[in-house]
Amino acid sequence: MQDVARAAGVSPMTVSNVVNNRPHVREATRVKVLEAMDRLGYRVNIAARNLRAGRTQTIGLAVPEMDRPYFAELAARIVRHARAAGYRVVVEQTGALREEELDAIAWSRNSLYDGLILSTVALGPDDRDLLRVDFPVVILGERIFDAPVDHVAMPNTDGARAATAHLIGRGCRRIAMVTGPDLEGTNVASLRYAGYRDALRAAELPHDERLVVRLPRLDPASGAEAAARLARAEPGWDGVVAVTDTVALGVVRGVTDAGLRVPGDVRVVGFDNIEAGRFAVPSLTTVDPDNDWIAARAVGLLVGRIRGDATQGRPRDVVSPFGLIERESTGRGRGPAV
Amino acid sequence: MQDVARAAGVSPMTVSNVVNNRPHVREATRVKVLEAMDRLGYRVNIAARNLRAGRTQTIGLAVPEMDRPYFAELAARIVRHARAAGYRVVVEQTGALREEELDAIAWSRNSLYDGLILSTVALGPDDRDLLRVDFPVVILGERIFDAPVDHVAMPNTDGARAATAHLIGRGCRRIAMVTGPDLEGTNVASLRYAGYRDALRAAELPHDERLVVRLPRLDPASGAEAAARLARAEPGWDGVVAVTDTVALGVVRGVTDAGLRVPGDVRVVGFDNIEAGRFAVPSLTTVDPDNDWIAARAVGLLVGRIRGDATQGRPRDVVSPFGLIERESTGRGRGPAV
DNA sequence: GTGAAAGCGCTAACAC
DNA sequence: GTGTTAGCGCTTTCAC
Repeated sequence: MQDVARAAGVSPMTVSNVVNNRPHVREATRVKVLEAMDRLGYRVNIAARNLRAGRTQTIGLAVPEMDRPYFAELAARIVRHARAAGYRVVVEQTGALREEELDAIAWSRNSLYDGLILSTVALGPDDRDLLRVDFPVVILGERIFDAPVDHVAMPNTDGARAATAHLIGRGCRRIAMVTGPDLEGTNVASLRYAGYRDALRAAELPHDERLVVRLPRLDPASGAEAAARLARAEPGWDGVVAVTDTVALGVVRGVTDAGLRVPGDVRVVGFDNIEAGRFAVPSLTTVDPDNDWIAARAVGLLVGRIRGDATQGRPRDVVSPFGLIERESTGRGRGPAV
Repeated sequence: MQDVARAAGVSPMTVSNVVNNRPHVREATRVKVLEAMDRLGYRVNIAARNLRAGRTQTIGLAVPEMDRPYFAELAARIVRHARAAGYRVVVEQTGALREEELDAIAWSRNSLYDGLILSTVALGPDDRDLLRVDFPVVILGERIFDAPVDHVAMPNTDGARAATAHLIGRGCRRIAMVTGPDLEGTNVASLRYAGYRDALRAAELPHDERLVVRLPRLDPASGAEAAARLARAEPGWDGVVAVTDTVALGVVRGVTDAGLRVPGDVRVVGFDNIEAGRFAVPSLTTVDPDNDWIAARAVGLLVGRIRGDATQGRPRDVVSPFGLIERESTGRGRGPAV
């Protein structure tokens, strides 16, 4: 900038004014400066500007794995909403590791972002003290009760209850739940599992441990394996509630591999409403947690904290509305086109 | 840092030495400083460090849309390789807009990143002069010939040729190509289309314009529509080469909706080898462009430029090796499990 | 309408 | 082993 100023015969301050489109710069001066900038191939140094300004107009988004369709789609929505609010978004991957999720918070406070949206899967209530930071943070995903930060929660239990009830309404009586590893803590797997049990209880259906499959990883391969295991060991099963759509699509695959039909023999319902489920064969019935609502709300809360005082005001805890989207995977028994 | 220094009764320099784990700091001093840091809740200001250092140990990755599975999976791989090389990755979305792709370059030069991996879809040979920057950039995707930056290209034409030849080998004679809008420029759609035509020519099959569908957007919905249109207008078609797996999955859906079977009536082959294709029903035959090779190479080239001189050395132009992964969608006529 | 001075928080280079 | 000096590139403040 010094160089440009010298080349244009003005002060650095004037160059700064031109760069930032500030008024009160004479047209002739502006032109001179722009020419000099062009000639020297000048670019503002954002790092310096950030240092000076103390903010970056950038928000960080930390997700467990950005190649999981749910997070990829959510990230895209968050980018859209944040951009509308005048913020850039920077996406980072935590690998679903507790250490890295905490790291994301620590790093964010290092003045690179004005705030952080953290999609937790590995943090639990025990970590609530570590979230006691005076930096704008919004937690996405499960609720960590009493944590001093804003939360946007998914309707995990209610949604899973509705999904299970839907299967029961379709006539299923031996409904399996394919879920995550940890059913004790407060996490997506356990909360959705709770909804599943609620619905069974409400319908006075017995709970059968053998129908609960705990997957170490929530991916299609694991879902397919779960279906294979169920097909081998539980011949009478007629429905599956999968903890996520990604897992559900794997389950459908596994059911098919076992020589059974979806929904003819086994009905399958997922959770998340990812795009792939809409176009799968059969298309996937799913709980739609209103991801756009979630993205909008997360950005809204974070930007509010950034603009106001980070620590001021009690933490908000909101849950998105949900709907059940009925598609072929729980349909009237018509399987994939004969 | 000043505050910490004062609280610990040392100079800022010593604090800096402690923060950066530098040797030659007496243990007692180190402890004193760490205590002061803890007491004051001190965090390094990375913005300041970056300004001072002139580099950020961060590379930017600009993709058209991060919710397209291909890019999401590629981003995850790039993150992994970059981390192994000691760099953080920041992902941004360009929306597949020419302006935003150019913006990504412009922004990157603003000292936020040490280098940029740009996945282009909207830039063409005409933009080559705009890429003439003395900043480490690696272009991913189609080749922009003569551009003065490193390229990691996909085996677009060769892969599509192999995919088409595979269908021909399976007995298909009226093979449709479902591709992108622009078949004139140098882009994924046109290059893969060229491979399709090559294979038809080599097999002495006629080229039929009516079998070429140009989609405005490369998503499953468009793929499904394309299949519907083909089913309506071209009853004799027996194969589809889809420009991407995402489109191919939509095509499979559309074929099924039209009351036809995959692969019984129509065989479908995609391109990209995304995870969803492996678990789809039927599973998707696809061209595997070795995405891990691409990610590793892109990171490798970029880091090389960053560590060496950005402009030094002729631009490298590499093409990943590919393979054809044969799955059910082009199988022996056995459709989805009966 | 333009400029001079000062400082954001950090660290390389050198002095002690 | 620790401190001093200086400056990365920008912008806020206030003077002209």
